[in-house]
Amino acid sequence: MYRLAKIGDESALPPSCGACEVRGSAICCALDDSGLTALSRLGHRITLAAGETLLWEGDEAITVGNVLSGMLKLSTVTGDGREQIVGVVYPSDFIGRPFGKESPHSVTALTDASLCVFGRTAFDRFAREHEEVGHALLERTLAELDRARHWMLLLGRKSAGERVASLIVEIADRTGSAGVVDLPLSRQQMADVLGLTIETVSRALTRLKRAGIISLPGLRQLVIEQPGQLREIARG
Amino acid sequence: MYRLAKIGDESALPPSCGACEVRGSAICCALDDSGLTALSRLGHRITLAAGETLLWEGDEAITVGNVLSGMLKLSTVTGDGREQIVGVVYPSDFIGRPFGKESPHSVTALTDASLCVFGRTAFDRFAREHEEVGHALLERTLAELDRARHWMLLLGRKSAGERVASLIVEIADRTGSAGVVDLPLSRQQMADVLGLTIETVSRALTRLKRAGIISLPGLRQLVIEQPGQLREIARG
DNA sequence: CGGTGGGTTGAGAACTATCAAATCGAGTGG
DNA sequence: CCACTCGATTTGATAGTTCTCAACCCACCG
Repeated sequence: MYRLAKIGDESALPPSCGACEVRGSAICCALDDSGLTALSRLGHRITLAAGETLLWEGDEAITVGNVLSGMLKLSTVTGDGREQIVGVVYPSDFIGRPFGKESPHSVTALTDASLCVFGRTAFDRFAREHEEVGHALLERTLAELDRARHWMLLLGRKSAGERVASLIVEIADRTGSAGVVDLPLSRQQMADVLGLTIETVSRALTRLKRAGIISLPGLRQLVIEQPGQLREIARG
Repeated sequence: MYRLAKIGDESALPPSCGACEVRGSAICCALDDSGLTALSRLGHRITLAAGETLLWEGDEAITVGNVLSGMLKLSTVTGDGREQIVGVVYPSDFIGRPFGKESPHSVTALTDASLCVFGRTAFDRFAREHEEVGHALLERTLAELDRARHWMLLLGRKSAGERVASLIVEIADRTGSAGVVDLPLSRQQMADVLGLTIETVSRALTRLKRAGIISLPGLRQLVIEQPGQLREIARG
């Protein structure tokens, strides 16, 4: 009985949402079943190959959505093409610029990724009508703003070594990995996040390795040998 | 008759809001009269002298509010005390961290300032009950996030000269001044916004002056002689 | 008139970027 | 299984920018 009821509840959801990878952690988890059904009618799933760009900086902000799997970068460029990554988004994060005309940055897949996307104007209307969504969006945006401002301290005031240590700590925290960290970024991407060059990132890593604070078993793998020391350096 | 009615409408507002400096541009302008009356009961005016700090980074986020007059800085520091200004707020801007336990940055008056402040928990409750306020807050937060990310490009990728030019352009745009710009920041504060030292800021300014792009009639006054050139440099 | 605080200028040190070369690793074909 | 190749990474040498420390200037004030 109990089990049947549960199954019954689940099947009441739109099929795409019932099996959603990020159900319960994305913005939609603020909605009840009827709201979810309404929202699901506005959206659809898309996939991106690593390197594909969903939105270009300055273009019309036509899509918003949730990341289901994979990782994406948010980036801007100077007039002569120098790039800065201004955010990295993980599954269950929200992307796009609701209530805005143009996209303030490019959104590009770092890995193969799948998303659940909505037309922006339709989503805007939905968010106005469903205050739970508006509020969930607000909480996320406030948290993102905190994170962005915290990163400004790194970009404005920390040395290369401190920046690299901070990034490792951030990735470890965000992915919940204790000792072994799988790096989701190439050296070039690390450089673009940290406002450095690839060579400087590489040198900072080897210095941390020589100091015995980390080890590098593979290009995309890293072991934090002395978490305390690493955090101390990251603090600046 | 018409005039009397109008006066009648106005006097229905809480007296403090009726005479508010930023009425019509602060977050409260999303509210109708009854909402405004309810909100006004939660808040009160305070004044800060230049240099006074309202909220400290890491402390409990007990206050939120609107800036009525003056300017404030939002700042964070590294473990060893290097400071980065992560935001400058003007009249009608919102300050504080709604829906958060601790303040992510310090809030300090740059000039003498007056604010309309609310207890955070009371304001949070109010914002949940009045979706207009929640939505206004969301729009502001999204705009702040755009601005913060845009500044990350400056901090991560622009040279000292480009940073100083960008700051001048930003201040000119934000204060709506065309030729003559009154600098709201000291050289040290400019340095703290730009992630530079005071000496580097000074040198960048004299280089712009020698190039005939700006002139400096006073320490806190600046004339943009060649707006096009300045913007070109600022683009990076 | 000396002191004070903010700002500018100068010289040298430190850090990071740039350019170039060497190395590593994964995938490929023999 | 091994040599080969291509792209990514590391390492080295050097140049350029920014920081640091110090001196100096200037307006303001008691």
